[in-house]
Amino acid sequence: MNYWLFKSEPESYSIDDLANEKKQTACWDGIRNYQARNMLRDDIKVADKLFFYHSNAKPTGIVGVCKVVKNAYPDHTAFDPNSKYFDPKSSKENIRWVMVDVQLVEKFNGIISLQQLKVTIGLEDMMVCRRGARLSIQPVTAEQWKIVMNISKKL
DNA sequence: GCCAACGTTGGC
DNA sequence: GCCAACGTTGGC
Repeated sequence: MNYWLFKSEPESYSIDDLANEKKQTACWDGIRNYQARNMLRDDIKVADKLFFYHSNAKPTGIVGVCKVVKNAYPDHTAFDPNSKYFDPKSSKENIRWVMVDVQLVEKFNGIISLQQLKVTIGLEDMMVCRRGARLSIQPVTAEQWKIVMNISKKL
């Protein structure tokens, strides 16, 4: 099992939106970056866990935990001309973008801000703490996962 | 709203 | 295949 961090702008989709979904489950659509796509397709599997991260927010940070409940499958928004994620170069014969389904496991009692992550011993190398880590899906090590979960229990 | 850091595109 | 121009992300 592997650990990840998924970013979402809460204005477009927040952890509360996920909490309000049927079965608290949703498809994570709209990933349009090849590196992130490759991780979704090749590495992110059912039962993997991920941090739900609010980007472009006040404050920005980790707000909860989800698990993967469905392996990668075609992202249908790429075929929909009315979607902002529409990709004319993608087709059902030539699948370019995929997504997984995630289910909410736990919403933290607060947020672990990026500021806090950055000053936490042991998280120096966490991708989200580093400058220019713009990837919307990032791997998290087991050790980093443990440290963040410990912080979350004190919120 | 600014801007640094990337990623993508397309002409050559 | 190079690289300049352009677009996007996302913290601040």
